[in-house]
Amino acid sequence: MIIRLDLESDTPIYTQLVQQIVEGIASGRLQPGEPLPSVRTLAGDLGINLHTVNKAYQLLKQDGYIQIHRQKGVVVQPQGMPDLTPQYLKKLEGDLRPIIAESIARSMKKNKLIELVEKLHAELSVN
Amino acid sequence: MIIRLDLESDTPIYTQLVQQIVEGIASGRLQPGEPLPSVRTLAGDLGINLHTVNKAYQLLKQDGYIQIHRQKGVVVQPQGMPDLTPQYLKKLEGDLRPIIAESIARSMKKNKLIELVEKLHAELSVN
DNA sequence: GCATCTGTTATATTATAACTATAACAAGTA
DNA sequence: TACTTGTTATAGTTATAATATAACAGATGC
Repeated sequence: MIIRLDLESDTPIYTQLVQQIVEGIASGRLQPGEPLPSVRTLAGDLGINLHTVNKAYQLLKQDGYIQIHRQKGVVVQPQGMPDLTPQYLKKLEGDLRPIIAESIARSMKKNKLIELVEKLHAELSVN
Repeated sequence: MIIRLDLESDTPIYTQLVQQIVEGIASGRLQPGEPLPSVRTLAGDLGINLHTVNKAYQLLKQDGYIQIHRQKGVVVQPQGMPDLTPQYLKKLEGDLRPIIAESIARSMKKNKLIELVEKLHAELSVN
């Protein structure tokens, strides 16, 4: 899987890693049970520190996206992606609220916003 | 206008300020031309430093949401909120992408996501 | 057994961001 | 003149992000 980092971005590297791996899972490019590179390998390939990769993996593990076997390595959660927990839904609302508010303040029509969401959804989904 | 800060949040205070003022504008609770408290007054009311408020105001000014008159004070942009510039649309896409990707990875149905967006849109809009 | 690879832990350092604390300045108003 | 405005400057503290090394424990391959 190809990962591209923007080292100039104000989004932390480990966050970019988490986001792109989640994107990979959403799109199906990362299949359940599929192994991910070791922290050292990925860090080496990306030219970053192993701890930065480890932090991303820990967050992904914490949210149930991956499994980490002590000496086997890292694999995408084989069965059952994380659920729509109440905490997640609350977080989702909190993330969306300021974004939607800004679109309204800029006079963006609701249809236009919905269209954008649907376009991104199609881009990111399987198929 | 009532502003409530979460000092425990990992969202910076100045960002919370920006978001809530934009929400106020979106909802119509803050009307064009309406004056905002001085940096010292707002900082005092919220129990934070004047520079934190100033940073929020500078960001809002930079995006065209408010006007700052050197000695008159701060007012909500009297006419013409900021437009749907290409830069903003690009930023909007970048903000939405990881959020939508996560919802897909968690098997959230597209309809469910759209419904949530519409619900928030209704909550945040005027009327 | 031994080297090698895994994630993990520990420690230290650097750089930057966020926030606060004071102080002072320039310009307009009461 | 006194006061308020945003603005600028300087400094200090705290937390986060990222890096650099090193070492450890457990599993695998030869």
